[in-house]
Amino acid sequence: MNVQSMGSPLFDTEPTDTREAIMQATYRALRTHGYAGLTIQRIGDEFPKSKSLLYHHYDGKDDLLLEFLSFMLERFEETIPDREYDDAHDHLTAIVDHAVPEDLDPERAEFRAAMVELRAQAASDTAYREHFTRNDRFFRDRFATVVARGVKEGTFREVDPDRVAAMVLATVHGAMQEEATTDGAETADVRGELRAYIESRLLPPDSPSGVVE
Amino acid sequence: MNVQSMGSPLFDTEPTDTREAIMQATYRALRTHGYAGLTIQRIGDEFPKSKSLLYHHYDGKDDLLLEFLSFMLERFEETIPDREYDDAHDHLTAIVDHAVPEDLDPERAEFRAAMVELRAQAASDTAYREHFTRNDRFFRDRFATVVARGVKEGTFREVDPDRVAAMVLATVHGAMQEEATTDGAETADVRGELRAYIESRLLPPDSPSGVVE
DNA sequence: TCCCATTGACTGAACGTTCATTCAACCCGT
DNA sequence: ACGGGTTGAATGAACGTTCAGTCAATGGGA
Repeated sequence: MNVQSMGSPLFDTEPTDTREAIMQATYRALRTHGYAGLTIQRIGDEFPKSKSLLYHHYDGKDDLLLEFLSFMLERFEETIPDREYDDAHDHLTAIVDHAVPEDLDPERAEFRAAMVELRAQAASDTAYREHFTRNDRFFRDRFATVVARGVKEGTFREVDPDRVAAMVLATVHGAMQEEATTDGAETADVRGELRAYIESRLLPPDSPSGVVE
Repeated sequence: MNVQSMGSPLFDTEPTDTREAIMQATYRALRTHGYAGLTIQRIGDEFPKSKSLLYHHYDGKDDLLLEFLSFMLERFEETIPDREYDDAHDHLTAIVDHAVPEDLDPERAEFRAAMVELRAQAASDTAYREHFTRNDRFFRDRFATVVARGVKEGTFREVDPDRVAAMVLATVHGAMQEEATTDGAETADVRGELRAYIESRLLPPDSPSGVVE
């Protein structure tokens, strides 16, 4: 055990300033009480200073929550695998394995549940909707780039990269939502079948997974 | 124009009793104000009788909302295509086209948005979670049955029906969530690629879509 | 047939609590 | 002694809920 005893590497690092401390407190309050129970009071309870201080740093609840959404989306986008991969198939598989993980540690599960709760607000809140529209485009573009590379280099067949990206993103979102909102989510099945989709739909007809000619 | 001037066939039919009228009012309040803004006051405003009456018919807000969830899930499950189909491929395609529709009328879009908002509550509410766990199982079983038939009759390859069902359900959920929470959802791409998945993964290697030998 | 006791649907006013927000005052490093 | 970070107390509005009471319909006993 170190300075911090067992906590999220994303959110239990000592905050550099008060605003970051408030973001972390908001996250804790969200995970503890859910979005419906997310009040200024509860956020105030989750960090050492007074709740009045929140109004010194933010215009109000809406302002605070909107910045919190940006804070969350930044961290969400950062986690995507993006190092150099030998070929597009490896890269795409890494993305799928990361987005539909084999065994999801509780901490990441909580983070993803928080994302699902936040996203649902976008159904009735225009500002939230704009954020998630941008976020989806970000991931779709990233996925499409990988697929396009695969097509160009001959790793993949001549598919439409945007269509494939939209499909993968939707499946990933669905898996995430199911995992966050049910007890019996068949995540392993989705991951397995998503891999099978890539092989049967993207890989050239003759190559049975990773064959070099 | 008829008795009812332009409204949801699901929710603007004249309610048979007060409890059903309350369910409809709750739906209207949810769509107007979002789940976060769903209060007893607002529900009361959406139907002609007094808000006190809500407490005569339900134990309280939680009780009312839980019954509303059942009410919504029943209607959600009813809509799945289930008439007799000539073969499993037709049936599965009908399901996909229904679940990821070509042009979604605003009324169904609202209903699906409501479902997305309700589902998100399951991330922090155990009772909601149980309902959605059951609901997912319902759809997964239905899908798996269709796939299993296709495998048995030779329409499909020897895939694992449960895995395929989990994949299709996740993709459908993702498409629904994206459509409800963003402005730029690429629903057409998802539908197209989901069809392509079925063809390249489920159909026998030689048959290029719907060939009878 | 009349009357009244009983019921269930329904109402308006009120309750105590919690909500987001404000503000005068205080602390403390410069 | 100045100014930004910080505080506790206070505010009115909105929340879910309660409750005494009205009203129309029902059903026996006289």
